[in-house]
Amino acid sequence: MFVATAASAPSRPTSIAATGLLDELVALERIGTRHTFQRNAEIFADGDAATDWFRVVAGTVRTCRLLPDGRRHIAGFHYAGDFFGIEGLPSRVSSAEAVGDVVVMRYPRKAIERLAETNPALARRLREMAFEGLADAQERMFLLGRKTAPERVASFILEVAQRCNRQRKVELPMSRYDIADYLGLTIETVSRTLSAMKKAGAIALPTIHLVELIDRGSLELAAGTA
Amino acid sequence: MFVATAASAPSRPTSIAATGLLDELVALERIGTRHTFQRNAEIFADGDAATDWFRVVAGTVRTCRLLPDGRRHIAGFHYAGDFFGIEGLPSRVSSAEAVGDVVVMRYPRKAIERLAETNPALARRLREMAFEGLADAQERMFLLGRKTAPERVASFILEVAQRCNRQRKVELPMSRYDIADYLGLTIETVSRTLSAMKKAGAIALPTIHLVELIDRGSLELAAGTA
DNA sequence: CGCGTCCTTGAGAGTTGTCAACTCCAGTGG
DNA sequence: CCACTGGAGTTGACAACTCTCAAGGACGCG
Repeated sequence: MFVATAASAPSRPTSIAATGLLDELVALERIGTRHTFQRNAEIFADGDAATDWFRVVAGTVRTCRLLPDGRRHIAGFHYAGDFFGIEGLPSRVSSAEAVGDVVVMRYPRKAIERLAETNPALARRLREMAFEGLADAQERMFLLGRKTAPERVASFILEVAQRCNRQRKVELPMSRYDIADYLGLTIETVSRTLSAMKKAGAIALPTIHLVELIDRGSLELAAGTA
Repeated sequence: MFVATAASAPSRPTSIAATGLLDELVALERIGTRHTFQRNAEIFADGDAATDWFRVVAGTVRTCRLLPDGRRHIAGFHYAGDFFGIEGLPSRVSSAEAVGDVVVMRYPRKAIERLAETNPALARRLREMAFEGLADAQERMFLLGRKTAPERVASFILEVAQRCNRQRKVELPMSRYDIADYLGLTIETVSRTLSAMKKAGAIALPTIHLVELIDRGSLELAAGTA
Protein backbone atom coordinates (compact mmCIF):
# COMPACT_ATOMS: atom_id res chain seq x y z
CA MET A 1 0.00 0.00 0.00
CA PHE A 2 2.62 2.48 1.02
CA VAL A 3 4.77 1.85 -2.01
CA ALA A 4 1.78 2.23 -4.25
CA THR A 5 0.83 5.63 -2.88
CA ALA A 6 4.43 6.77 -2.83
CA ALA A 7 4.73 5.79 -6.47
CA SER A 8 1.63 7.77 -7.37
CA ALA A 9 2.92 10.90 -5.70
CA PRO A 10 5.88 12.24 -7.63
CA SER A 11 5.88 15.31 -9.78
CA ARG A 12 9.48 14.37 -10.50
CA PRO A 13 9.31 10.58 -10.48
CA THR A 14 12.34 8.92 -8.96
CA SER A 15 12.72 5.19 -8.93
CA ILE A 16 12.45 4.10 -5.33
CA ALA A 17 14.55 1.03 -5.90
CA ALA A 18 17.30 3.02 -7.57
CA THR A 19 17.65 5.49 -4.71
CA GLY A 20 17.70 2.78 -2.10
CA LEU A 21 14.87 4.56 -0.37
CA LEU A 22 12.71 1.55 0.23
CA ASP A 23 14.17 0.60 3.59
CA GLU A 24 13.94 4.14 4.83
CA LEU A 25 10.37 4.47 3.71
CA VAL A 26 9.46 1.27 5.50
CA ALA A 27 11.17 2.62 8.60
CA LEU A 28 9.18 5.83 8.20
CA GLU A 29 6.00 3.89 7.84
CA ARG A 30 6.67 2.10 11.07
CA ILE A 31 6.57 5.34 13.07
CA GLY A 32 3.36 6.53 11.44
CA THR A 33 -0.23 6.05 12.54
CA ARG A 34 -3.27 5.90 10.30
CA HIS A 35 -6.25 8.21 10.75
CA THR A 36 -9.49 8.83 8.93
CA PHE A 37 -11.47 12.06 8.77
CA GLN A 38 -14.89 12.88 7.41
CA ARG A 39 -15.71 15.65 5.00
CA ASN A 40 -14.77 19.08 6.44
CA ALA A 41 -13.29 17.58 9.60
CA GLU A 42 -10.31 19.43 11.05
CA ILE A 43 -7.01 17.52 10.94
CA PHE A 44 -5.08 20.17 12.79
CA ALA A 45 -5.96 23.70 13.85
CA ASP A 46 -4.37 27.11 13.68
CA GLY A 47 -2.34 27.53 16.87
CA ASP A 48 -1.76 23.83 17.51
CA ALA A 49 1.76 22.69 18.33
CA ALA A 50 3.32 21.41 15.09
CA THR A 51 4.51 18.15 16.58
CA ASP A 52 3.59 15.91 13.64
CA TRP A 53 3.87 15.64 9.93
CA PHE A 54 1.11 14.21 7.78
CA ARG A 55 0.79 12.40 4.51
CA VAL A 56 -2.37 11.86 2.49
CA VAL A 57 -3.19 8.21 1.84
CA ALA A 58 -6.56 8.73 0.16
CA GLY A 59 -8.74 11.74 -0.52
CA THR A 60 -7.88 15.43 -0.62
CA VAL A 61 -6.80 17.78 2.18
CA ARG A 62 -6.80 21.59 2.20
CA THR A 63 -4.69 23.83 4.40
CA CYS A 64 -6.31 27.17 5.21
CA ARG A 65 -5.45 30.51 6.72
CA LEU A 66 -8.00 32.94 8.09
CA LEU A 67 -8.03 36.68 8.66
CA PRO A 68 -10.03 37.94 11.67
CA ASP A 69 -12.67 39.44 9.38
CA GLY A 70 -13.37 36.06 7.80
CA ARG A 71 -11.26 36.25 4.64
CA ARG A 72 -9.85 32.82 3.97
CA HIS A 73 -6.95 31.65 1.85
CA ILE A 74 -6.19 28.08 0.95
CA ALA A 75 -2.45 27.54 1.02
CA GLY A 76 -2.69 24.27 -0.80
CA PHE A 77 -4.57 21.15 -1.77
CA HIS A 78 -2.88 17.88 -0.90
CA TYR A 79 -3.63 14.70 -2.81
CA ALA A 80 -2.79 11.04 -2.25
CA GLY A 81 0.94 10.70 -1.57
CA ASP A 82 1.54 14.33 -0.60
CA PHE A 83 3.03 15.34 2.72
CA PHE A 84 1.47 18.34 4.44
CA GLY A 85 1.90 20.30 7.64
CA ILE A 86 5.66 20.29 7.16
CA GLU A 87 6.44 24.00 7.39
CA GLY A 88 9.28 24.78 9.76
CA LEU A 89 7.28 26.62 12.40
CA PRO A 90 6.86 25.42 15.99
CA SER A 91 3.11 25.99 15.92
CA ARG A 92 0.51 25.92 13.16
CA VAL A 93 -0.35 29.15 11.42
CA SER A 94 -2.90 27.35 9.28
CA SER A 95 -5.49 24.66 9.74
CA ALA A 96 -5.85 21.46 7.72
CA GLU A 97 -9.24 20.08 6.78
CA ALA A 98 -10.61 17.12 4.89
CA VAL A 99 -12.11 18.14 1.55
CA GLY A 100 -13.98 14.84 1.32
CA ASP A 101 -13.50 11.76 3.43
CA VAL A 102 -9.76 11.19 3.77
CA VAL A 103 -7.21 8.80 5.17
CA VAL A 104 -3.91 10.21 6.40
CA MET A 105 -0.76 8.98 8.07
CA ARG A 106 0.63 10.94 10.98
CA TYR A 107 4.34 10.90 11.82
CA PRO A 108 5.85 12.37 14.99
CA ARG A 109 8.23 15.05 13.84
CA LYS A 110 10.90 14.16 16.34
CA ALA A 111 10.91 10.56 15.19
CA ILE A 112 11.26 11.68 11.58
CA GLU A 113 14.14 13.95 12.53
CA ARG A 114 15.84 11.07 14.33
CA LEU A 115 15.41 8.83 11.33
CA ALA A 116 16.76 11.49 9.03
CA GLU A 117 19.88 11.91 11.18
CA THR A 118 20.91 8.34 10.42
CA ASN A 119 19.37 7.84 6.98
CA PRO A 120 20.92 10.15 4.39
CA ALA A 121 18.57 8.79 1.74
CA LEU A 122 15.52 9.78 3.76
CA ALA A 123 17.12 13.11 4.60
CA ARG A 124 17.68 13.75 0.91
CA ARG A 125 14.11 12.83 0.08
CA LEU A 126 12.76 15.20 2.71
CA ARG A 127 14.99 17.93 1.37
CA GLU A 128 13.90 17.35 -2.20
CA MET A 129 10.30 17.39 -1.07
CA ALA A 130 10.75 20.75 0.61
CA PHE A 131 12.51 22.21 -2.42
CA GLU A 132 9.77 20.96 -4.71
CA GLY A 133 7.33 22.63 -2.38
CA LEU A 134 9.28 25.86 -2.76
CA ALA A 135 9.11 25.66 -6.54
CA ASP A 136 5.37 25.02 -6.40
CA ALA A 137 4.91 27.92 -4.03
CA GLN A 138 6.74 30.26 -6.42
CA GLU A 139 4.47 29.17 -9.23
CA ARG A 140 1.45 29.93 -7.05
CA MET A 141 2.79 33.30 -5.97
CA PHE A 142 3.22 34.23 -9.60
CA LEU A 143 -0.35 33.20 -10.29
CA LEU A 144 -1.71 35.17 -7.33
CA GLY A 145 0.41 38.21 -7.97
CA ARG A 146 0.21 38.66 -11.69
CA LYS A 147 -2.42 36.53 -13.39
CA THR A 148 -5.98 37.50 -14.33
CA ALA A 149 -9.03 35.53 -13.25
CA PRO A 150 -9.29 33.50 -16.49
CA GLU A 151 -5.57 32.75 -16.35
CA ARG A 152 -5.86 31.57 -12.77
CA VAL A 153 -8.77 29.27 -13.45
CA ALA A 154 -7.15 27.81 -16.56
CA SER A 155 -3.89 27.29 -14.66
CA PHE A 156 -5.78 25.61 -11.85
CA ILE A 157 -7.55 23.11 -14.11
CA LEU A 158 -4.29 22.22 -15.82
CA GLU A 159 -2.52 21.92 -12.46
CA VAL A 160 -5.10 19.48 -11.11
CA ALA A 161 -5.03 17.55 -14.37
CA GLN A 162 -1.28 17.18 -14.10
CA ARG A 163 -1.30 16.36 -10.40
CA CYS A 164 -3.82 13.61 -10.93
CA ASN A 165 -2.47 12.41 -14.28
CA ARG A 166 -5.63 13.04 -16.23
CA GLN A 167 -5.81 13.82 -19.92
CA ARG A 168 -9.47 14.70 -20.47
CA LYS A 169 -11.67 14.13 -17.44
CA VAL A 170 -10.42 16.06 -14.43
CA GLU A 171 -12.08 15.63 -11.07
CA LEU A 172 -12.32 18.68 -8.83
CA PRO A 173 -13.11 17.23 -5.41
CA MET A 174 -13.32 20.66 -3.79
CA SER A 175 -16.15 23.20 -3.77
CA ARG A 176 -16.18 26.41 -5.81
CA TYR A 177 -15.62 28.20 -2.55
CA ASP A 178 -12.41 26.24 -2.01
CA ILE A 179 -11.25 26.95 -5.54
CA ALA A 180 -11.94 30.65 -5.10
CA ASP A 181 -10.00 30.82 -1.85
CA TYR A 182 -7.15 28.93 -3.46
CA LEU A 183 -6.97 31.27 -6.44
CA GLY A 184 -7.55 34.53 -4.59
CA LEU A 185 -10.92 35.11 -6.27
CA THR A 186 -14.60 34.94 -5.29
CA ILE A 187 -16.91 32.02 -6.00
CA GLU A 188 -18.88 34.18 -8.40
CA THR A 189 -15.81 34.97 -10.48
CA VAL A 190 -14.78 31.30 -10.55
CA SER A 191 -18.25 30.27 -11.59
CA ARG A 192 -18.51 32.93 -14.27
CA THR A 193 -15.08 32.07 -15.64
CA LEU A 194 -15.89 28.38 -15.87
CA SER A 195 -19.15 29.22 -17.63
CA ALA A 196 -17.31 31.43 -20.09
CA MET A 197 -14.80 28.65 -20.84
CA LYS A 198 -17.64 26.24 -21.36
CA LYS A 199 -19.39 28.65 -23.71
CA ALA A 200 -16.11 29.16 -25.56
CA GLY A 201 -15.84 25.40 -26.07
CA ALA A 202 -12.62 24.97 -24.08
CA ILE A 203 -14.16 22.70 -21.45
CA ALA A 204 -17.31 20.79 -20.63
CA LEU A 205 -18.84 20.48 -17.16
CA PRO A 206 -20.68 17.13 -17.09
CA THR A 207 -21.10 17.39 -13.31
CA ILE A 208 -20.22 20.00 -10.72
CA HIS A 209 -17.05 18.22 -9.72
CA LEU A 210 -15.90 17.11 -13.15
CA VAL A 211 -14.20 19.15 -15.87
CA GLU A 212 -13.65 17.73 -19.31
CA LEU A 213 -10.84 19.28 -21.33
CA ILE A 214 -12.22 19.84 -24.82
CA ASP A 215 -9.60 22.21 -26.16
CA ARG A 216 -6.47 21.84 -24.09
CA GLY A 217 -4.53 24.16 -26.37
CA SER A 218 -6.77 27.12 -25.66
CA LEU A 219 -6.58 26.38 -21.94
CA GLU A 220 -2.80 26.34 -22.03
CA LEU A 221 -2.87 29.56 -23.98
CA ALA A 222 -5.26 31.09 -21.45
CA ALA A 223 -3.08 29.93 -18.56
CA GLY A 224 -0.25 32.11 -19.80
CA THR A 225 2.37 29.61 -18.78
CA ALA A 226 1.79 26.01 -19.64
CA MET B 1 33.15 36.75 8.21
CA PHE B 2 31.10 33.74 7.42
CA VAL B 3 30.01 33.23 10.99
CA ALA B 4 29.03 36.85 11.26
CA THR B 5 26.80 36.78 8.21
CA ALA B 6 25.36 33.43 9.20
CA ALA B 7 24.55 34.83 12.61
CA SER B 8 22.81 37.83 11.09
CA ALA B 9 20.65 35.68 8.86
CA PRO B 10 18.16 33.75 10.92
CA SER B 11 14.52 34.57 11.27
CA ARG B 12 14.51 31.70 13.77
CA PRO B 13 17.89 32.18 15.45
CA THR B 14 19.63 28.93 16.36
CA SER B 15 22.90 28.91 18.19
CA ILE B 16 25.51 27.66 15.80
CA ALA B 17 27.70 26.36 18.58
CA ALA B 18 24.82 24.47 20.15
CA THR B 19 23.93 22.65 16.95
CA GLY B 20 27.52 21.71 16.25
CA LEU B 21 27.12 23.27 12.82
CA LEU B 22 30.33 25.21 12.74
CA ASP B 23 32.50 22.51 11.19
CA GLU B 24 29.92 21.81 8.55
CA LEU B 25 29.56 25.46 7.70
CA VAL B 26 33.29 25.80 7.33
CA ALA B 27 33.26 22.78 5.05
CA LEU B 28 30.49 24.41 3.07
CA GLU B 29 32.44 27.62 2.83
CA ARG B 30 35.37 25.75 1.39
CA ILE B 31 33.42 24.64 -1.67
CA GLY B 32 32.01 28.10 -2.36
CA THR B 33 33.37 30.84 -4.57
CA ARG B 34 32.89 34.54 -4.09
CA HIS B 35 31.38 36.77 -6.78
CA THR B 36 30.41 40.41 -7.05
CA PHE B 37 27.71 41.94 -9.23
CA GLN B 38 26.81 45.49 -10.05
CA ARG B 39 23.37 47.03 -9.76
CA ASN B 40 20.84 45.21 -11.99
CA ALA B 41 23.37 42.63 -13.15
CA GLU B 42 22.01 39.16 -13.78
CA ILE B 43 23.28 36.45 -11.40
CA PHE B 44 21.48 33.65 -13.16
CA ALA B 45 18.91 33.60 -15.96
CA ASP B 46 15.61 31.92 -16.64
CA GLY B 47 16.39 28.65 -18.41
CA ASP B 48 19.90 28.22 -17.02
CA ALA B 49 20.84 24.85 -15.60
CA ALA B 50 20.38 25.02 -11.83
CA THR B 51 23.79 23.62 -11.01
CA ASP B 52 24.59 25.96 -8.13
CA TRP B 53 23.17 27.40 -4.98
CA PHE B 54 23.84 30.96 -3.88
CA ARG B 55 24.06 32.87 -0.66
CA VAL B 56 24.03 36.64 -0.25
CA VAL B 57 27.08 38.01 1.53
CA ALA B 58 26.29 41.71 1.13
CA GLY B 59 23.58 43.65 -0.64
CA THR B 60 20.14 42.57 -1.84
CA VAL B 61 19.15 40.13 -4.59
CA ARG B 62 15.78 39.74 -6.30
CA THR B 63 14.49 36.66 -8.09
CA CYS B 64 12.06 37.41 -10.91
CA ARG B 65 9.65 35.65 -13.20
CA LEU B 66 8.39 37.06 -16.46
CA LEU B 67 5.30 36.47 -18.57
CA PRO B 68 5.73 36.79 -22.37
CA ASP B 69 3.68 40.01 -22.39
CA GLY B 70 6.09 41.63 -19.97
CA ARG B 71 4.29 41.17 -16.67
CA ARG B 72 6.89 40.57 -14.00
CA HIS B 73 6.69 39.05 -10.56
CA ILE B 74 9.38 39.12 -7.93
CA ALA B 75 9.43 35.80 -6.12
CA GLY B 76 11.58 37.15 -3.34
CA PHE B 77 14.16 39.57 -2.02
CA HIS B 78 17.24 38.01 -0.50
CA TYR B 79 19.33 39.82 2.07
CA ALA B 80 22.73 39.19 3.64
CA GLY B 81 22.88 35.61 4.90
CA ASP B 82 20.00 34.28 2.78
CA PHE B 83 20.39 31.39 0.41
CA PHE B 84 18.66 31.71 -2.96
CA GLY B 85 18.25 29.72 -6.14
CA ILE B 86 17.61 26.58 -4.11
CA GLU B 87 14.30 25.40 -5.60
CA GLY B 88 14.31 21.76 -6.54
CA LEU B 89 14.07 22.18 -10.29
CA PRO B 90 16.77 21.08 -12.75
CA SER B 91 16.68 24.38 -14.60
CA ARG B 92 15.85 27.92 -13.56
CA VAL B 93 12.31 29.15 -14.01
CA SER B 94 13.28 32.56 -12.67
CA SER B 95 16.19 34.92 -12.96
CA ALA B 96 18.20 36.46 -10.13
CA GLU B 97 19.42 40.04 -10.28
CA ALA B 98 21.40 42.38 -8.09
CA VAL B 99 19.20 45.12 -6.59
CA GLY B 100 22.26 47.21 -5.76
CA ASP B 101 25.87 46.13 -5.83
CA VAL B 102 26.07 42.71 -4.20
CA VAL B 103 28.52 40.06 -3.11
CA VAL B 104 27.40 36.44 -3.24
CA MET B 105 28.85 33.01 -2.60
CA ARG B 106 28.20 30.29 -5.16
CA TYR B 107 28.16 26.61 -4.14
CA PRO B 108 28.06 23.71 -6.62
CA ARG B 109 24.89 21.85 -5.87
CA LYS B 110 26.45 18.43 -6.26
CA ALA B 111 29.15 19.28 -3.75
CA ILE B 112 26.53 20.46 -1.27
CA GLU B 113 24.57 17.25 -1.77
CA ARG B 114 27.74 15.22 -1.18
CA LEU B 115 28.47 17.16 1.99
CA ALA B 116 24.91 16.70 3.20
CA GLU B 117 25.13 12.93 2.69
CA THR B 118 27.83 12.69 5.32
CA ASN B 119 26.97 15.62 7.57
CA PRO B 120 23.60 15.17 9.24
CA ALA B 121 23.92 18.58 10.89
CA LEU B 122 24.30 20.31 7.54
CA ALA B 123 21.50 18.18 6.10
CA ARG B 124 19.25 19.25 8.94
CA ARG B 125 20.14 22.90 8.46
CA LEU B 126 19.35 22.69 4.74
CA ARG B 127 16.05 21.03 5.56
CA GLU B 128 15.14 23.65 8.13
CA MET B 129 16.02 26.35 5.66
CA ALA B 130 13.73 24.86 3.04
CA PHE B 131 10.89 24.51 5.53
CA GLU B 132 11.32 28.07 6.68
CA GLY B 133 11.16 29.06 3.04
CA LEU B 134 7.88 27.18 2.75
CA ALA B 135 6.41 29.02 5.73
CA ASP B 136 7.51 32.36 4.26
CA ALA B 137 6.01 31.42 0.91
CA GLN B 138 2.68 30.64 2.54
CA GLU B 139 2.69 34.01 4.21
CA ARG B 140 3.33 35.66 0.85
CA MET B 141 0.64 33.65 -0.90
CA PHE B 142 -1.83 34.77 1.72
CA LEU B 143 -0.79 38.36 1.15
CA LEU B 144 -1.09 38.08 -2.63
CA GLY B 145 -4.33 36.15 -2.56
CA ARG B 146 -6.35 37.94 0.08
CA LYS B 147 -4.88 41.25 1.19
CA THR B 148 -5.74 44.73 -0.06
CA ALA B 149 -3.17 47.17 -1.39
CA PRO B 150 -2.73 49.06 1.93
CA GLU B 151 -2.45 45.76 3.79
CA ARG B 152 0.21 44.55 1.38
CA VAL B 153 2.31 47.68 1.64
CA ALA B 154 2.05 47.76 5.44
CA SER B 155 2.97 44.07 5.62
CA PHE B 156 5.92 44.69 3.34
CA ILE B 157 7.35 47.51 5.42
CA LEU B 158 7.02 45.46 8.59
CA GLU B 159 8.56 42.44 6.88
CA VAL B 160 11.62 44.37 5.78
CA ALA B 161 11.90 45.95 9.20
CA GLN B 162 11.91 42.53 10.83
CA ARG B 163 14.26 40.99 8.29
CA CYS B 164 16.79 43.74 8.80
CA ASN B 165 16.23 44.16 12.54
CA ARG B 166 15.19 47.76 12.39
CA GLN B 167 12.89 49.50 14.83
CA ARG B 168 12.29 52.90 13.27
CA LYS B 169 14.38 53.59 10.18
CA VAL B 170 13.85 50.93 7.54
CA GLU B 171 15.90 50.95 4.37
CA LEU B 172 14.19 49.87 1.19
CA PRO B 173 17.08 49.20 -1.21
CA MET B 174 14.75 48.32 -4.08
CA SER B 175 12.82 50.59 -6.45
CA ARG B 176 9.09 51.21 -6.30
CA TYR B 177 8.86 49.06 -9.40
CA ASP B 178 10.46 46.16 -7.54
CA ILE B 179 8.13 46.63 -4.58
CA ALA B 180 5.11 46.67 -6.87
CA ASP B 181 6.14 43.48 -8.65
CA TYR B 182 6.79 41.85 -5.29
CA LEU B 183 3.37 42.77 -3.91
CA GLY B 184 1.36 42.15 -7.07
CA LEU B 185 0.51 45.83 -7.49
CA THR B 186 1.52 48.70 -9.79
CA ILE B 187 4.06 51.37 -8.96
CA GLU B 188 1.29 53.95 -8.92
CA THR B 189 -0.66 52.04 -6.29
CA VAL B 190 2.45 51.54 -4.17
CA SER B 191 3.30 55.23 -4.43
CA ARG B 192 -0.23 56.34 -3.60
CA THR B 193 -0.43 53.98 -0.65
CA LEU B 194 2.87 55.19 0.79
CA SER B 195 1.71 58.78 0.36
CA ALA B 196 -1.55 58.00 2.14
CA MET B 197 0.31 56.38 5.04
CA LYS B 198 2.55 59.40 5.26
CA LYS B 199 -0.41 61.75 5.28
CA ALA B 200 -2.06 59.59 7.96
CA GLY B 201 1.04 59.96 10.11
CA ALA B 202 1.92 56.27 10.17
CA ILE B 203 5.26 56.70 8.43
CA ALA B 204 7.70 59.34 7.25
CA LEU B 205 9.68 59.20 4.02
CA PRO B 206 12.90 61.14 4.62
CA THR B 207 14.39 59.83 1.37
CA ILE B 208 13.12 57.63 -1.43
CA HIS B 209 14.76 54.55 -0.02
CA LEU B 210 14.10 55.14 3.66
CA VAL B 211 10.91 54.64 5.64
CA GLU B 212 10.59 55.80 9.20
CA LEU B 213 7.99 54.04 11.31
CA ILE B 214 6.13 56.74 13.20
CA ASP B 215 3.11 54.76 14.34
CA ARG B 216 4.00 51.09 14.27
CA GLY B 217 0.70 50.12 15.86
CA SER B 218 -1.37 51.51 13.04
CA LEU B 219 0.91 49.77 10.54
CA GLU B 220 0.46 46.44 12.27
CA LEU B 221 -3.26 47.05 12.34
CA ALA B 222 -3.24 47.90 8.65
CA ALA B 223 -1.19 44.80 7.84
CA GLY B 224 -4.02 42.61 9.09
CA THR B 225 -1.67 40.07 10.57
CA ALA B 226 1.22 41.32 12.58
C1' DC C 1 -42.13 17.02 -1.72
C1' DG C 2 -39.84 20.56 0.86
C1' DC C 3 -35.71 22.23 2.59
C1' DG C 4 -30.94 23.53 2.63
C1' DT C 5 -26.65 23.93 0.35
C1' DC C 6 -24.09 24.86 -3.42
C1' DC C 7 -23.86 26.92 -7.76
C1' DT C 8 -25.09 30.22 -11.45
C1' DT C 9 -26.36 34.56 -13.32
C1' DG C 10 -27.32 39.55 -13.20
C1' DA C 11 -26.75 44.51 -11.93
C1' DG C 12 -24.18 47.88 -9.80
C1' DA C 13 -20.20 49.47 -6.95
C1' DG C 14 -15.42 49.86 -5.69
C1' DT C 15 -10.58 49.01 -5.69
C1' DT C 16 -6.90 48.93 -8.46
C1' DG C 17 -4.96 49.47 -13.17
C1' DT C 18 -4.06 52.48 -17.24
C1' DC C 19 -2.71 56.59 -19.30
C1' DA C 20 -0.78 60.99 -18.89
C1' DA C 21 1.25 65.05 -16.94
C1' DC C 22 4.21 66.83 -13.63
C1' DT C 23 8.04 66.94 -10.04
C1' DC C 24 12.40 65.76 -8.29
C1' DC C 25 17.08 64.73 -8.55
C1' DA C 26 21.58 63.20 -10.25
C1' DG C 27 24.66 63.42 -13.83
C1' DT C 28 26.49 65.93 -17.83
C1' DG C 29 28.09 69.39 -20.52
C1' DG C 30 27.92 74.14 -22.12
C1' DC D 1 27.11 78.46 -12.53
C1' DC D 2 23.31 76.92 -14.88
C1' DA D 3 20.63 74.59 -18.48
C1' DC D 4 19.69 70.10 -20.25
C1' DT D 5 18.54 65.36 -20.01
C1' DG D 6 16.84 61.00 -18.43
C1' DG D 7 15.24 58.06 -14.93
C1' DA D 8 12.49 57.42 -10.95
C1' DG D 9 8.65 58.82 -8.30
C1' DT D 10 4.20 61.27 -7.51
C1' DT D 11 -0.35 62.73 -8.53
C1' DG D 12 -4.72 63.06 -11.19
C1' DA D 13 -8.58 61.49 -14.19
C1' DC D 14 -10.72 57.81 -16.05
C1' DA D 15 -11.52 52.88 -17.17
C1' DA D 16 -11.90 48.10 -16.21
C1' DC D 17 -11.70 44.03 -13.79
C1' DT D 18 -13.29 41.85 -10.02
C1' DC D 19 -16.17 42.14 -5.89
C1' DT D 20 -20.58 42.80 -3.58
C1' DC D 21 -25.23 42.19 -3.18
C1' DA D 22 -29.20 39.87 -4.74
C1' DA D 23 -32.18 36.63 -6.98
C1' DG D 24 -32.92 32.40 -9.13
C1' DG D 25 -31.72 27.46 -10.32
C1' DA D 26 -29.91 22.66 -9.45
C1' DC D 27 -29.24 18.91 -6.65
C1' DG D 28 -29.15 15.89 -2.62
C1' DC D 29 -31.35 14.48 1.52
C1' DG D 30 -34.72 13.95 4.98
